[in-house]
Amino acid sequence: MNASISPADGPFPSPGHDHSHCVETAIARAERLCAERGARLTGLRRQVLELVWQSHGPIGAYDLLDRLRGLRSGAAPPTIYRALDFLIEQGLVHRIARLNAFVGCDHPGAPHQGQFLICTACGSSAELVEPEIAGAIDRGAAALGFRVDTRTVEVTGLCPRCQSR
Amino acid sequence: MNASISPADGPFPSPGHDHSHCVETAIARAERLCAERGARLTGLRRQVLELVWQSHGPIGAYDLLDRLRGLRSGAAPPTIYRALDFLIEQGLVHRIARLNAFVGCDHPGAPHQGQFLICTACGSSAELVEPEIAGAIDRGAAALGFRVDTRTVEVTGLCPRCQSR
DNA sequence: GCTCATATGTTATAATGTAACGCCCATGAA
DNA sequence: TTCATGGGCGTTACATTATAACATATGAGC
Ligand SMILES: [Zn+2]
Ligand SMILES: [Zn+2]
Ligand SMILES: [Zn+2]
Ligand SMILES: [Zn+2]
Repeated sequence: MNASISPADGPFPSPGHDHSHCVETAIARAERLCAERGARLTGLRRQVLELVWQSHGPIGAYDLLDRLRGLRSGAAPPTIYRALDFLIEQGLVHRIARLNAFVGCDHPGAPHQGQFLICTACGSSAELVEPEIAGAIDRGAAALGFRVDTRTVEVTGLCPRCQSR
Repeated sequence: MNASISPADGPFPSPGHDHSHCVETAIARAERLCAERGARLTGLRRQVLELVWQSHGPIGAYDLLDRLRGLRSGAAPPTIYRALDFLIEQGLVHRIARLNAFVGCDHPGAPHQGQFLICTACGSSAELVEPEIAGAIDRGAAALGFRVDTRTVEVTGLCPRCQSR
């Protein structure tokens, strides 16, 4: 068995990895971070975060809503969007603009903006943390006198597994 | 008067610049490029391209549609989206995912993907062409064995003019 | 218990994007 | 000339994504 493979076994984890362990770890980190900050990770918000993590890739708000309805019968779009707003504010979830979809942050706690590699074959994504990308962006912006606030970097292509098929 | 200021007077042009000249130049370049390629820049497609350029910043599909209806009474969403699909295929227009909006390409002809600086104060945008950004992305992707297809780079912040207010 | 702020439930609607079908017209083969 | 072909576009309907507005509940602190 491979249940001992940690969630840190790579940004594009092998398909047989113990994903439930990833979910548990993410929830535990989220609870610790929110406790430290005095942010209220309520039952609903934790459920939504779990659903985000249970998906093996970026997931849309309405897909999340369908799954949440298995847990909370009355859930409606604002239910999901408000929970996602909180999770994004706390840096626990990122939104991928190109996909209109949401994904759990691999590096919560460290302030950063998401940089994503998105496989167009299998739909998986990986979060990149490359200061060089941000640096190159900042230099290009500075050359035009632009003051940078947020950086969206979303790259499509083929993940290692899908290249070899 | 400042009608002699060319569209090349900077990615964030002064507000009083002769924008109609930008539009004309863009249309002329588009006609030349499409003729070279055997692509059909029809009346509708040219009208949509003009409307995109007439906007001083990224513009949404439904805003374009409203304006197009002043020229073509029967226009409907597919009218706009089909024209935009063509213009994007031809590299004459870029889509900005964060904004769900469209903007004319400053560098048509040279194959590239858009990198954008978006001012959150005035709504203007500027296209960046920085091979270093693409290079940094490609290196980060290569380190994970990811094969890059497209790169979306969208930066928000303040343009020079809006910083000094 | 009371009060206030925050979180959530609920209904309706806005904003963005596509599917599907048919007509027209330019082109070229029969 | 006639007819098939294909692209471009009109048209209707619908799908998807997101938010506004207001009511209710919850929970901490007084
Ligand atoms: Zn992250
Ligand atoms: Zn893949
Ligand atoms: Zn461009
Ligand atoms: Zn500005």
